Amino acid sequence: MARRYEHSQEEIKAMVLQAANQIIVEQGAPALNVRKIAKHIGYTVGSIYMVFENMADLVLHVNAKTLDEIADELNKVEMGSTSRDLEEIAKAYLMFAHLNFNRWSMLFGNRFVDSEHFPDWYRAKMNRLEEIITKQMARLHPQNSPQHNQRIGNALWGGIHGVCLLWINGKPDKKALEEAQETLLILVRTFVGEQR
Amino acid sequence: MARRYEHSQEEIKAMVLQAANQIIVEQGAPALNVRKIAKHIGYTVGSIYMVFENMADLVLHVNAKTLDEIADELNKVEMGSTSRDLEEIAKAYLMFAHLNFNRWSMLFGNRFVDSEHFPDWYRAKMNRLEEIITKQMARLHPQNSPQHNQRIGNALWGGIHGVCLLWINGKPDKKALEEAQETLLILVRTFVGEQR
DNA sequence: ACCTGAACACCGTTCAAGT
DNA sequence: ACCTGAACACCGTTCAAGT
Repeated sequence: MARRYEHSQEEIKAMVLQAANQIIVEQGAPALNVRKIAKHIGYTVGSIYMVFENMADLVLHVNAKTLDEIADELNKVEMGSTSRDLEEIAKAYLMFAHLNFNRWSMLFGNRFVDSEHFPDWYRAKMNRLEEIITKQMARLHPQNSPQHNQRIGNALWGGIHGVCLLWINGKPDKKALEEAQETLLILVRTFVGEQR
Repeated sequence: MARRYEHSQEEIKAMVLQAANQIIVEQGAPALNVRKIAKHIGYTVGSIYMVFENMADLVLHVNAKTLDEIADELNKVEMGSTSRDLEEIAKAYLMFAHLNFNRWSMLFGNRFVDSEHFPDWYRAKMNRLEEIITKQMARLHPQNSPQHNQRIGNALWGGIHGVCLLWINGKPDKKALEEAQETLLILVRTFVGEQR
């Protein structure tokens, strides 16, 4: 054993991320550990530490991919009226959380994840999501300063995210999902000014 | 050793909770573990499993106390205009999170905490917080059905909580705290209908 | 009945040793 | 240079044994 040279470091890195992702999806975030990843890719634990600093670093990269997918999903919403776009974006976020529950949970649970030490490149990915909302706010209130629209955008984005979180904490069955969606629509419409 | 009878089960339970709380406050949520609690109260690990099912159960009770304190804090807000009350409640929630950061983090991180298995008595405590907002909504829109006001209340409560969470994820320094507070005010005012 | 503490089955991480 | 796998220092949890 040792000295296999079957895969490049980059290939191993990709295999590790793929395996980690699969374990999270299939068995849930708490089931993830180094030994399981190693077994999954046919290497030993030591190899994983060749390509990632530690589990926190590894999970950060898994989460980065999830954040990218969320951004892609939200950006898929086709341009219509601002009001409609915001509703669709909010629904798309909830839908992603619903369809990718385990991966979405991994983003905010603090297993391996320490928001105090997020690197800048990771923070930038989180900001991208906020900006999607902020951009819509600039479209809705062109007379406002960019700073003010950013504040409003953050308020709405925080709200969308927060409503989705409350939905998890209250046992995410089908009825709760519909309620969460209705709550999101109320939230968005309140911001757009179509109250009632 | 063994057979000490120095404290009743109830006393030990209280000591465990007090010690756990102190460790979380002083060393942060990740530093909490059974052996440390045991050492802290002068018993061995086995004793802790006499009074709590497991660490999840123990942390649930620590968090329950935190939820009660938050509810007390929010209920301290004196009755004024609905608009003012909601602003004060939102600020009080942020302030609690700021002043009790480690304990507040423990509520939502998934170390030992599994929202899928929250017992009903614990869920009730979470709902109490939602109801504080919902009650204000009923005051603001007496013409609405209770169901609709609950939805609006959930949207706002989700928003308040979500904005506070975004504030953590973006490194919670003093400037970020002020920004979070301003964002909260925008959120509340949007719901009250004082937009700009 | 209460409490101990060794034991078990796990963790993440490191690093001397092999090729 | 790449990779192994044993070793280390931790975890949460259990339970036979003591008083």
